[in-house]
Amino acid sequence: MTNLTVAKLLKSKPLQEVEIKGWVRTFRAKRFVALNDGSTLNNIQCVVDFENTDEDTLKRITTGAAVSITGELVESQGKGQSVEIVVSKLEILGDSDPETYPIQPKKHSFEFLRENAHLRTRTNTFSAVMRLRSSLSFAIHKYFNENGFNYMHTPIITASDAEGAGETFRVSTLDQKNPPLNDDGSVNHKEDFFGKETNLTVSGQLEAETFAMSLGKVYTFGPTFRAENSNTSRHLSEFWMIEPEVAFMDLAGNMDLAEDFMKSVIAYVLEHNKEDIEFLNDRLLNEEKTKPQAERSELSLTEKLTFVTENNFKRVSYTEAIDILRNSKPNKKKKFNYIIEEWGADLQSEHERFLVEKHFKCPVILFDYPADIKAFYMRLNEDGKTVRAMDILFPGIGEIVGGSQREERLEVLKEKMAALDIPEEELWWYLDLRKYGTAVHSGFGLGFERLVMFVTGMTNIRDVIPYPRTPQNAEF
RNA sequence: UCCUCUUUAGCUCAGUUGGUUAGAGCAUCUGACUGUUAAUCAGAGGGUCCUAAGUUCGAGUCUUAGAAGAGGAGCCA
Repeated sequence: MTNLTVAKLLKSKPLQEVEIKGWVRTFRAKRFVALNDGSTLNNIQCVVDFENTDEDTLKRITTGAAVSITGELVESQGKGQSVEIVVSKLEILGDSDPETYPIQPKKHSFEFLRENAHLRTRTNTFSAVMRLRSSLSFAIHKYFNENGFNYMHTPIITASDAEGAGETFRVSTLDQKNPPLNDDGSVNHKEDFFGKETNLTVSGQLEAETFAMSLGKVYTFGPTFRAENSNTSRHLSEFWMIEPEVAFMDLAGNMDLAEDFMKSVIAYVLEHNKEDIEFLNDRLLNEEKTKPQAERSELSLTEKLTFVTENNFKRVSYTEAIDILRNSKPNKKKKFNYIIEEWGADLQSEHERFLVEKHFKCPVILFDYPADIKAFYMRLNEDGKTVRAMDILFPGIGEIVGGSQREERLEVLKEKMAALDIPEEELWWYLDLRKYGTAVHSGFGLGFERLVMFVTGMTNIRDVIPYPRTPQNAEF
């Protein structure tokens, strides 16, 4: 393996002899190869002496072919690039039949590229998106590492479905056609691989709480699975989630952490992935031009990102938000599909969008939600009606973070579980945390793909994960 | 799961009121040209009009059912 990359060559001064391998993006005028190796968005131009190269080799320089090029790095004679390689030796490593190669040097629709997801990272947009995904993932680990968090691997296969975060995928090795049955005709899971009913995890939160109550500050970053039949541009059946959990931290601290975290990782990619963000910014600007004036967004991608890093998130209680919504124009003129009347109503995405995009025009943290519309483990406030939950809403994305201070009082937690028919036997270990050395603690969950969407400006979640799993689709 | 829209060449799309041999741009191939930047010019090949059934003398076009894709809603991250 050589350390030489196109990214390094493009920043280099002239060099006597260089060898570089990559894939042909275009071959113009039998002379100019645009070569890309994935290290950067940009191609390096390689100038072929076509008069002294045999015809067979020239014909095999086609879009998508893998080649090895040796030559001299010189200042470019033409405009459009500062340096180029004068080719002395060109070797075809892998041919690419132009009759059948699906990625043409032209614009493709994202729908078409999704069907060719194994090749779509050979385009500028998807290589930029996936480099950003990788960079963001690193920024997340870096942030937690520098702030004293321990990285925890929570189990993928779990037995409890107690959280009720949606439909789960069952994990079983029983014979599907002829499973062992109980006397009452139900499937006997005692004979299953784990001796009980198991499923793919919907969240690592409950396990993360156990580590928070011993290691103090922990986070998980791994795949989660939901078998919901959701067909939207914001949902996946398999997605990656980041879940920090911190002992002795209350809801206010949780909001501080979430805001600082979001600002920090976005600032990281703004600094380290300038080229890719600029490219995606320009791509969006061009796309916006095709829309009518009224539908265009006020801020460009880079402006939106710097806006997040430089402004404080607006913190608003659920009760205040209901007042704002109740007195808002769309509510009075009945423009909302769901009219806000009573305290206690769940907010719909149209309401969240109104608050973020029209009213406050910045990221918003909503907190202290009615207990009835939130999960059982959230800390009940002294008013007995609300819980210490918080959601962060981002423009264009909606809910990106959901978190809470956890209920640390054993008796209150037991009452909540009883009210919701959650059997204590299933979560005995979770209750133990409240029996032995219980303490205030908090955490949140962040959908990684939604963060990648925000940072790249992509509008379909299937375009920010390598191989999306959605209902009726598990190709690749 | 619900609502709406879409499905015609490798890709993006047009196709009139149901009427002869289904078109364009790009891509591909052949030739010309050669310091190009989505190169240019000339020519050629390329179609199970998503599937099935129906109406009709005749269906890419109309009807019904199904499949796939997209957008929105719900659920959520």
